[in-house]
Amino acid sequence: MTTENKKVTITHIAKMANVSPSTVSRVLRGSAEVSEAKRTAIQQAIEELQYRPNIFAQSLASGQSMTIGVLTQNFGSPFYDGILQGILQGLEGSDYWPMFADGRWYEKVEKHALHLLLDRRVDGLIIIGGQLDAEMLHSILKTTPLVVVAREIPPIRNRCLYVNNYEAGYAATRYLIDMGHRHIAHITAPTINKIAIDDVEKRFEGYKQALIDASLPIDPHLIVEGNLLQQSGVLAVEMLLSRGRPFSAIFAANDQMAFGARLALYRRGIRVPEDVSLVGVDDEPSAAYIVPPLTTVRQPAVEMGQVAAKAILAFINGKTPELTPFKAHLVVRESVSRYR
Amino acid sequence: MTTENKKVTITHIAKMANVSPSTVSRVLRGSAEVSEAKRTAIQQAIEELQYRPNIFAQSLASGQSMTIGVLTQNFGSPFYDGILQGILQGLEGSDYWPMFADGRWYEKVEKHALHLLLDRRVDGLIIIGGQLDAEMLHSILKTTPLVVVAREIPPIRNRCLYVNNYEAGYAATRYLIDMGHRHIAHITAPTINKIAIDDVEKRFEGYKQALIDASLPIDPHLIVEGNLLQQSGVLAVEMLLSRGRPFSAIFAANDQMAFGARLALYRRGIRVPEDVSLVGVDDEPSAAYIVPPLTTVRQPAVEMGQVAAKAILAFINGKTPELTPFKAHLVVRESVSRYR
DNA sequence: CGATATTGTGAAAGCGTTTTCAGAATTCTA
DNA sequence: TAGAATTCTGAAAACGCTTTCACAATATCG
Repeated sequence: MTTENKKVTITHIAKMANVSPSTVSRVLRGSAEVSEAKRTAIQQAIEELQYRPNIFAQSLASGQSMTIGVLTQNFGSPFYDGILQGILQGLEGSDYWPMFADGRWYEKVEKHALHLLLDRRVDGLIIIGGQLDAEMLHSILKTTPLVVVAREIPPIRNRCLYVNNYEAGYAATRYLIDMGHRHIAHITAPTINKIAIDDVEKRFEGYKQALIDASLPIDPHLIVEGNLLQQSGVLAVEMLLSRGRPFSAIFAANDQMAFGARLALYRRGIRVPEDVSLVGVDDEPSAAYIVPPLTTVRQPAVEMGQVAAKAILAFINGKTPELTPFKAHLVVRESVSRYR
Repeated sequence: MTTENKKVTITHIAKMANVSPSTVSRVLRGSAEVSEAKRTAIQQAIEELQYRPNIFAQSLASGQSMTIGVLTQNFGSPFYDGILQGILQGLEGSDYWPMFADGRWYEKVEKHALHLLLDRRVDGLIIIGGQLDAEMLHSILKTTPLVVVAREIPPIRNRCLYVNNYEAGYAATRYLIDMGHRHIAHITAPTINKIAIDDVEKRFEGYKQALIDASLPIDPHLIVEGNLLQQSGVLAVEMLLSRGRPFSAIFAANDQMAFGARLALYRRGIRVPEDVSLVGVDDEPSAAYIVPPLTTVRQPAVEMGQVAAKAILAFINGKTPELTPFKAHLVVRESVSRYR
């Protein structure tokens, strides 16, 4: 498999097949009928010369990059990673290629990354989470098809793919209540500091509403803020414990914080689920493998990625797919026990 | 921030600044001196018209894509992910952009992905793991700078970035021996089925040598094969238990299998570390947060990624950086206890 | 102060495709 | 079977930049 195709151009193969470059281009892209004879001659020449079209020339001439920009916030978080995987799968078989950029949850970085992607003339854009405001997204939409994943932005809701986070929070809390728990702590994440977690806030609201519906008080002493990372789950539990308010269950706004919480409890000799029950959100891959396996609310990350990919392809082709919210559902494992 | 720059070309801004396109190009790339007056006029025009160069035209004309191809095997495995993160960081600030492809540990997929990357005319290539044979890599090297991460390929060792996996296996096993363990099980991964894990095999060898050096027998009944995923760790422990050979410690060839093992032990009511000690390899992010926190051999994934990025940039610039193997070192946490 | 370097600049020729346009060849229609 | 409709095909003009070349305009030297 030589790689010295460096210089083989469409003209070479045109000459070799005794046709014009236009014709070669036609069989390459299947953009018009070409007689059987010439077609095979061309294909043979391509084979023989190991011809590979120059993508830049193609893009320049056609105005298409055959590329989908994917703007994520956290390469490396299991949840975002699932989405990425789904996108990869969804794009497979299409002629489009994903191009990733990482906004790292910093608005400035995110904007910069977005521009790089746009400079790269992506044919479509998938934005995962982030903080770009609706207005900006709307203006992008004028020139570039767009799908937003894991975030709900009212003005362009028909371009958004998300789970109902309110229901997620509600379901988790409700389950704990049904299991007899009355003092349920919650680890949330700040919503002020621009870390733009509407998702997390929705879960928080679900938590509160579930309590209200069960005529249970919302006790501020049982609510702590983390930052979505494991370590903050550890800290959150320390904090909870230091406040001295008794609780028999913890609902963490994501699995990573739940993992941290679980470790902190272990350190204090508090057993899960015998002493304290624990519920997370996301159903990360490792949730099923911690000890005890974590009961959590599943966000169908991979599926969302797949759907996002299919959707952006559809938009690019001028279609208008219906984007329906995903259902989050409780995955019952072993980190919750009935309160006695 | 309008995005209707669609049509602003270098010619427009040349006209606006009363210069020729050549001159604009010169200030754009800083490829030659331009008088102060024209320079500022040009910059102003760029600003005003919100000009963004067309990357395809640039690449076509210059022959450079300003892109680094990154071929990974497993988007989503924490270890590979760390490397990716490192690459992202290492590339930051350079004008190069990474382009990812996933070989999924299938030789066919990997080859295909490689070709797509090469078609994309990447200026450099970082290959993480994989099974491409030395010959093929060697031929790529003729046209494209290359760095291989997390894999040691003798004929092009000066292009490889890896940790000494033999030492990793040795260190883990030795530690267990030093802690008084005499019956140490090992969960490895198949090396036959083309899943090309020389790394894992090296760890296995380290394990064996450590036993030999301590005059301990190598007991085939204490060796099981997994596939590097959590679930296989579960199965491995089941298998081990069913064989009835007593053991007081397990060395798993990677953290994910260690996690699975830990779960299986929990299911059987076997305590870690009181009854059985456990050691993994990788030091994945979650290793510090499982219960009990896992003692493991750290592979500096992020650092390797960073170095790989720096190295490929150096190669592109015609330099020849020295690539020295990384050290793996034991991270002692709480999953091992002294054997009584 | 004329000859020689140096610096800044524009014209124009690529880079390797796609695509429009028009004409040639073929097939169809009445 | 003449004319009309279809199919194929090639020439040539984009696409938006970079870069070579040559030539002014300056600066430098003996």
